[in-house]
This record gives sequence, C-alpha cells and structure tokens, in this order.
Amino acid sequence: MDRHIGFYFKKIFQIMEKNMNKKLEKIDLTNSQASILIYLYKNKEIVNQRDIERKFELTNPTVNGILNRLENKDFIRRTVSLKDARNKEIHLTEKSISLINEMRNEAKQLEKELIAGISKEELNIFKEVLKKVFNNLQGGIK
Amino acid sequence: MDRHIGFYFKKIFQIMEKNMNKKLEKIDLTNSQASILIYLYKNKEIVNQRDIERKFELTNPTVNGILNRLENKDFIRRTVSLKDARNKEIHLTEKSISLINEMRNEAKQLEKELIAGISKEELNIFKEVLKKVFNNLQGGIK
DNA sequence: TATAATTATATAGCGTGCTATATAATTGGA
DNA sequence: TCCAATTATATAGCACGCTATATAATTATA
Repeated sequence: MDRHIGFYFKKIFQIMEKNMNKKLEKIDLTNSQASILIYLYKNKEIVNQRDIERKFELTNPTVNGILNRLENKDFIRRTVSLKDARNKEIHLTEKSISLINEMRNEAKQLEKELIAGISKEELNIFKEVLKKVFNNLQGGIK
Repeated sequence: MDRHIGFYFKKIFQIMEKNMNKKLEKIDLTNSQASILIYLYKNKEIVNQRDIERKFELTNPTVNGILNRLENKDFIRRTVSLKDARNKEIHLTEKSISLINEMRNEAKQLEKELIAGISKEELNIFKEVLKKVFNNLQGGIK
C-alpha cells in the first residue's frame, strides 16, 4: 500500500463517482447531472449556462453536453433571455423538483460514508491540506 | 471556500490529470498511457493485459483502448503467448524505452508540486486519512 | 455609424472511464 | 472424451472531461 498520492486521488474520485452514479441510477441521473440540478434548485437568481461553467469550473462544451442530456430527459428547459439573446436561461421542470430531496440525501450519505471512522482533528487537518493541494495545482496552471 | 470534500477530490484529480497531460503532450503521450509504459518498464516478468487491469484496477475495455492507442503510435507491441494463446504479451518498443526517464521525471515533478508548502506532520496525517477514505469507499462497493 | 472585439452558446472530434456482450482458448468435471 | 465453466481479449455504445472552432448577439471603438 505505498502508492503515489496521485493514485489515491484518481481512485477515490473514480470510486466516489461510481458509487454516486449507482445511487442515482434509479432516478435516471448521473452525479454531474444531479449536482447541476441541485445548484439550480438552491439558486434564487436566473441561471444561464455560463453561470454553471463558472460555478463548477467546467468548460462550455462539457456543460452544454450535460444540459443537452438533462433537457432530453425533461429535467430542465432552456429559454432564450429577453434581456440578452445570447443567454439561455435554465429552468427546472416539475419532474426534477420532485426528485431534489432524493438527490440531496444520496449526496449527504456518500459524504458521510467517505469520512467514516475519521476523527475531528484528522478531518480538520485533512481539509486544510486538501485546500493547499488544490491551491498548489490551481496556481500551477500557467 | 466551503466546498464539499467530494468537490476537491474531483477537481484535484482533474487538474492533476490536465497538468500531467500537458507535460507529456510533447512526447505524444497521456498520463494513463505513460503510467502503463512505466509499469511495463519496471516489471521484470512478462506482462499481459489482465496484469495491467489488476495493477491499475481498470476494466478490460479501458485497458484495451489505451493499449490500442499505444500500439498505433508504436509505443508497444502485442504478441500472442506461446504458453497460452488467450494471453497477449505486451512489450515496449525502442521508442518508448528511450522516453521512460522523461516520463518518470514529469511524474516526480508533479508529485512535488502537489505537496509544496505542506509540513511533514500534515503530510503524514493527510496520507493516513487518504488511505482511510480509500478503504471506506472500497468496502462500500457491494 | 460601421467595424472590431467580446461574450454566450453550439458542434466536431478525441481520451478515458464504464457496462453489456461476443469470441476464442483453456480447464475441469461427468 | 466431451461439454460446461472459466479466462483473456475485443467490440459496441455511452457519459463526461477536454481543445479547437463556429455562429450569433452585444458592446466598444475608430
């Protein structure tokens, strides 16, 4: 068990993703899709695609692709903004609103599983280091 | 900066992947491809595809895809085993052997960047928690 | 005002992960 | 021995990242 740190990050991310997708499968959603729906639900303002890109730090083709799949499955609707015709406003449908609690519960449960058996002190240091690593990498982009 | 732990894992993995791919781009490789080449180089035994799947905990279509790309670019060659015709032995080419050091250096450098400005104590706790999180998830697969 | 730059969205095409399924070779048991 | 189960590899098709590029709308500037 003397793997590189990078290996753990990759594997933890991938297993998390897989577990979460398995939980959400029964409501026909993926982790990425549910995250965006939850964000839309929590946000009071009108949201367009660019807002989602910024919030999740994703590129526009990635977000566009996820929204296409959500729209095809009737989880969202896109309407052209009256104020600025470049913007498309993203709205939740009845269908997705009715499933929001289920999505949030699954997310909470996974986070709990993740940190089971880890003390408060350990967790605090862990979170600090996690942020440092994150910032090291963010800064490292030239 | 009060993100879920899951968010950090996802982002750290993705930025690592992106940085590493950028470093390796000049020798026409990706992170996943280079990792497999380094493994082949370090391993004394004859390696087949199943060995790679087990080592990296990847499924067979994933490994097959990466090996196809490596073979097309002349970084590896596949030969049918004489002992067991189901097995394909994976061999490095001259081309890839000549680039191994470059791959390893880039990997080492990224790992260094990753943990810059983090104390030994912090790092130790961090690694411990990382392993715990990993095990929590591994066990969580039903 | 007309043109240039910027902004938001969309499309093409790729790599890496996955599941489901197929095929071929080997092994094992009736 | 022969058929069934197992094992290794391959293929089809999908989601989600990405870069590069295109298009349409708006803003800014000559």
